[in-house]
Amino acid sequence: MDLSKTVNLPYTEFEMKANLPLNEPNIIEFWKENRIYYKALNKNKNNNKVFILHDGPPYSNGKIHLGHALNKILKDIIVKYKTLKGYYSPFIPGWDTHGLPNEKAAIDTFKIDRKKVSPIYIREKSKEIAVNYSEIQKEQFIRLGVFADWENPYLTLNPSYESIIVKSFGELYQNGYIYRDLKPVYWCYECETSLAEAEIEYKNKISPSIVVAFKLLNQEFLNKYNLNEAYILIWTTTPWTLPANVALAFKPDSSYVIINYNNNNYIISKEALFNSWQLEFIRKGEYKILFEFNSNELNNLKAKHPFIDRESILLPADYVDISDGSGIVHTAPGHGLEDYLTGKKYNLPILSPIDSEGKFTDEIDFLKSIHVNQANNIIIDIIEKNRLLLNKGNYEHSYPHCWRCKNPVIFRATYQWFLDVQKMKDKLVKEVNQVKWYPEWGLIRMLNMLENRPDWCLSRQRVWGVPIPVLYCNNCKKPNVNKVLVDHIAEIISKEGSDSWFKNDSNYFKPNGYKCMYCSYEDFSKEEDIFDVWYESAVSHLSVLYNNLKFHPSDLYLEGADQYRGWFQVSLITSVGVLDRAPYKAVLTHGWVLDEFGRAMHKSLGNVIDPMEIVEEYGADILRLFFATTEYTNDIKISKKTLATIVEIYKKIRNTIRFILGNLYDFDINAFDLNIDNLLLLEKYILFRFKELLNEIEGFMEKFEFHRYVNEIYDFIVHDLSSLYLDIKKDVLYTYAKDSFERRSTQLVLYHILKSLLIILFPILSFTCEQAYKHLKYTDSISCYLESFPDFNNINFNLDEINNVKNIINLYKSSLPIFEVLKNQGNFKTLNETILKIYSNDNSLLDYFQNNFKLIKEIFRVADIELSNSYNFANLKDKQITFSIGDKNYTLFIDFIKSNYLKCERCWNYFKELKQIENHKVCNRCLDVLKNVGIVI
RNA sequence: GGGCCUCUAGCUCAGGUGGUUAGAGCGUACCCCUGAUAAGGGUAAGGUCUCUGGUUCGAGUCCAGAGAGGCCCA
Repeated sequence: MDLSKTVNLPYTEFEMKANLPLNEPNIIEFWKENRIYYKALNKNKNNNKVFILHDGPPYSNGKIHLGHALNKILKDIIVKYKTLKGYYSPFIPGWDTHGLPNEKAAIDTFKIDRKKVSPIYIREKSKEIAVNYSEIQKEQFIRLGVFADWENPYLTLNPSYESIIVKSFGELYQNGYIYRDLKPVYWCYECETSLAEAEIEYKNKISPSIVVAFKLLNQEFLNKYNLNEAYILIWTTTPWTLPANVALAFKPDSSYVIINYNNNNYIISKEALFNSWQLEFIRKGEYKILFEFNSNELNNLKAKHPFIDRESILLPADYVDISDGSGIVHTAPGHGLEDYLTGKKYNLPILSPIDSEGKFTDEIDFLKSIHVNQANNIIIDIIEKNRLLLNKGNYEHSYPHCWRCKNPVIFRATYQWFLDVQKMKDKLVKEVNQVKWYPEWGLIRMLNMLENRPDWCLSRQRVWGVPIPVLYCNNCKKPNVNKVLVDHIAEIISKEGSDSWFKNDSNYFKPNGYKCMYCSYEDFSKEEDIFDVWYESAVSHLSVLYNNLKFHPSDLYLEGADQYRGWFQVSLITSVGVLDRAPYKAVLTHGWVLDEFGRAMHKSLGNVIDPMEIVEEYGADILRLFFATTEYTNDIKISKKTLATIVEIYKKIRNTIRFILGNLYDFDINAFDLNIDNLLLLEKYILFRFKELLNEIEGFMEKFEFHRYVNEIYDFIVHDLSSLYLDIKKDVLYTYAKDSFERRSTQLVLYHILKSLLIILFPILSFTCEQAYKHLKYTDSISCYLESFPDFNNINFNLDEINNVKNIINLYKSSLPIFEVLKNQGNFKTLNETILKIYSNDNSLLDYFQNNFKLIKEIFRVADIELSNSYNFANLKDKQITFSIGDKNYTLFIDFIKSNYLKCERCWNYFKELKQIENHKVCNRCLDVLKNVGIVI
């Protein structure tokens, strides 16, 4: 007789080796074929619980990187959790498709000469690229296990979406937030377009650096200080902006000086004497201070422009830094934002004699058609010839560059459409304060950013985008914007797409019988500018939430922390502008994925890791588990080493699942009902622990603390299950009669815990849980995702019983080091061949142990236990432990001695006596089992 | 230059309102098991909490400064 054949060893087809890269695609196929995402939605549709996470659209001009993967996986975890909790939680993915990067890509890829082909052709090719990449990204997200309405994503190029873009402009206009104005904007003369702040990169650049003298014209001021003449000094690194100079700005109410050097009098701030700017004679102190005066005396004085017959006015400005340069700032309202604001305040002319290619217009005749870069030297020469140049040199500084073509940009005043952010600032602040920010510092960051937010230039001079819906009267030239007109245009675009604007004549877009709102003329020209792409993604809440889902505001926005300035902010602005409220109730941000040294990933550094490489090597579940174990609100460092750790954690989880599955191979759920009162102590204990676990992890998930969620579950798996409960219960599972009460109740508990584990881990390890779920019997659903999040709250426990088990487990844990020492001395090898000896001089404590004899024996898995109140301290000095019952502490001694018991050949436990069966010796219990199954008569 | 953030064992994370020898897991070393087996169990060694200064009887935990890194902006 082979006794090992009479033992109930685990069996399952759920393999130990995961082989995720190979198996995951099959599971994806299963989800797709069975429409699991949609089934779960349907299931919760009438639950009256809704949770909407609104997806921010990634830009569709490349494959996904780890940042995209992190973002979508985090979103997926939340949506899956909410769905399992019974929420109706549709997740509509989106893509940002218009804009310069794709237009550039089209021009490069298809070698397009912008001046020779029609806008329609460029748009067609841009669309090809955008759609292609959105499809690629979609497949990649699906491969990561992300559940979403992949059949109906929102693309900003969809006509229905475009019409919302157009329509919202009309609504903002009607609400008084839109204006048109000449304004300096970042301008790229290579791309011939204005750029949003988001399209600017700062890089170091070497610029010419000159100090220029403006001759003071006010005789009264000169007389006061007994001077014949004096010059105001300014320092600039952009000589080409001097033709547009109309003012000189000084810091109000500050100390300024008149100094004399080489028989000339110069006016600068007092501070300027002590900083190391360009002038050598100042650095060397070769000047004489003639007078010191309050800068307010400069107010409204006039100076002569260094090479144009024009006066420049002296004005106060708070932003002037008295310790920077001369402390007096050359002001050209057409070429700088602060200059512009000063210009507006004092009604100065806004000069902008530069065309779209960066060349001077005929406003300045000697510079006509000359590019700003060439103009610098010409201007410097003229100033030098006029003997007004005090210094010329080079200066390296951080300077704005175009994010696409990497060329330096300029400030240039042009007519643009603006969204008046200043006007709604109070409302924005109010709304921001009502949003729940995760992490909390998001609130402060958002408020700080809003404070400095300038008005939003909405217009772009490009073709790949949505047209700004304005018609210009061909008679009075005034722009026509109103609700009737805009809604009409939106209607056309919703049917024909924005291509229509580029294909059709201007008058195609006016409603029947429409006349100019100013002069009643009936012939119009189209606006040629398109919307900033940020505007397009900024109205996603109007299209996806308000229009389609009929649910606004959303419960959550979740993006990288860079979006405080980006999508969070622009969405807030359009939402307040149109609907007077924020588009989100809560905002959650994540950090960036960095390399193992904590550096950002850059192509130039060669440290970029492709998420799909990780998926192909380890599997998507590994990447998901990795992200779920990080504190993602900070930046995340990723490396092979870290992934190896994750693989180990994964294996442990998988093996535990597999072991439980294996022990359920003959489980019969109908054996009896789960009635807590019927169960044995350890079964109650493990269920109690699981209930505790559920309560804890739900708290973590509500706060989006996935790493604590996973760690807590993993802790349970390692400590409570694998090393304790499962290890102890092997004896029952393997050697007890199949239908014994002990074995069946253990199986029942294992069944419920496993099923629950698969559900609570599903949001993280979707593939593995789904696969394991298929091996679980007695389930009602075809997918783990169609289950409900487990709830043990209606199970009540006798806390005295539970605490009792806890006490004994603590006794066991603190006894193990003593056992380990004895084992290493060679006295014995395993616990079950030893006798546990407990010494205490407290008889009530010994009674306590006597009453828990069975439990102690089960947990310790020893052959026997001996309790004693007499002992020799000398023999036990290293065997003292502290034992607690409640808050009462006892000191006692623990010893293990090798028993002379005999090993049962079937269950491998040790007994005082065994029975002989055929050629084997077995214990009484095993004998009963063998008789029961008829092996022994 | 400004706003915001991060810095605890080799790695990933815990460490309410400041208070005994700073906790886990993974990894490492060693041991046991061979009926979870390219598994399972156990024990141990690893941090003075980035640095400096301060407040305090007492600080990883509060304050100030520095360093390294990240995002956003000028």
